[in-house]
Amino acid sequence: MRRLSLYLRSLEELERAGVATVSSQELASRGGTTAAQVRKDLSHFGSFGKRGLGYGVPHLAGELRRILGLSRSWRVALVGAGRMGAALFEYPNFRDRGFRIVTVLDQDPEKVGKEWGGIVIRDVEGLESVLREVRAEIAILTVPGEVVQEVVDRVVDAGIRAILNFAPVRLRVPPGVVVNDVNMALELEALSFALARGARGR
Amino acid sequence: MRRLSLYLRSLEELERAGVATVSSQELASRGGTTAAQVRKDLSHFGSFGKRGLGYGVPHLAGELRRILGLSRSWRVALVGAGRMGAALFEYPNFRDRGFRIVTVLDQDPEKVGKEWGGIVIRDVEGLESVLREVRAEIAILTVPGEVVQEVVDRVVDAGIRAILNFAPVRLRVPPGVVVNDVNMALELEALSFALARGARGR
DNA sequence: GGATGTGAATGTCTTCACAGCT
DNA sequence: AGCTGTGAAGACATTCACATCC
Repeated sequence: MRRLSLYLRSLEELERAGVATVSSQELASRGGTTAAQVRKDLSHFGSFGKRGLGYGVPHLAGELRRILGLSRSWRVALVGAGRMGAALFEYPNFRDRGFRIVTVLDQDPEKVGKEWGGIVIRDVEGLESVLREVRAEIAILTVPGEVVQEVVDRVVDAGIRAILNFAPVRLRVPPGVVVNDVNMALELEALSFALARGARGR
Repeated sequence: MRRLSLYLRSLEELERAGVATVSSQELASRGGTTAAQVRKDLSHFGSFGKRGLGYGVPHLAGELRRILGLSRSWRVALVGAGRMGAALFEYPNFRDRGFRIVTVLDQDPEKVGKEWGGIVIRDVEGLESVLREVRAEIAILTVPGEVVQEVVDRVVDAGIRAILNFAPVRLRVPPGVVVNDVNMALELEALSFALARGARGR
């Protein structure tokens, strides 16, 4: 299902290029997979293509947006206004995909009150009320690992049910709350592993 | 094999706490998996435990570092000195794990020549010679998607065999070069998918 | 007794191959 | 003829269960 996102990206390119129809073969080569895989993936959610023809580009794009929940926009809270928070705040792909950062919070009194592109950084002290006030649905956490579990407990209390976590810590959340981890050190380690393996065996 | 990284993290905590020995059960609960899984994972690379006792914490940590290629340090080049590049440059977990950023490059003349923590930002113009000069082994790319393929071709020319890519673009590289993608928009979309799914079915 | 290491069983994901529309 | 949708086969990963050793 993360392949669906990749297919959608390809479809949007094709849409911009004005292409009307696309085959599973074409989507596969763009997405780095096989034609059979594309068809299986899509058929799991419905029957979107026409035999002998392929998939209608705008139609399939629409279906994928619906499936992925991207046909609407989401209200996102960013907790942690450090360097990583700043980078994510400016990340253009978020806004383009309907993820709107509606509030930024930090613990540092130096940062609280400052403005980022029209949004005032608020004190993490009042996290629960702020998150309710702005009706945030998703939280992005770029806070230090030592405090992230505490922040998680509080955003969950505030009604958040989806969390994108950048701290290299395993979070505990109640059932019904989804967590997604981005662990960049781990990604580098995967490269280190591949290089070390390549130098030794094979 | 990315579970190995998680085990190593747990082991380092235990090491700091002065724990001498650990069971697969304990490692499993910390890593969010099962005891059988831990044993299978480890046994794939060797026989590191003692029956009836468990695994020696320092010994297993050492073995994992060796397997993951973390018993040495790696020379990393950072291409793209934007906000994301700045965030990664300061990311403490990289240095702690032996990933040393030895050079930073950017295309913007405004940035070239500036210093980041003692490292002078260099012009991407001379990328090949700079990367050879500093003997970089891994490249982290935080450049715009429109130019990333060109940069990839050049870092590969310069002898780089491992790339961490932050652009939401599928890279083409010759065999023998490893690429790892970090796609943050995609991570948010996974949350959107889960929320949309939760609201509909189940 | 207690915990590992590992074949066997189970489950999940991917690929194959082809019937069935257009 | 061309390309989808899908059961069947195959590959891969996880879990079970137990013999083996400390």
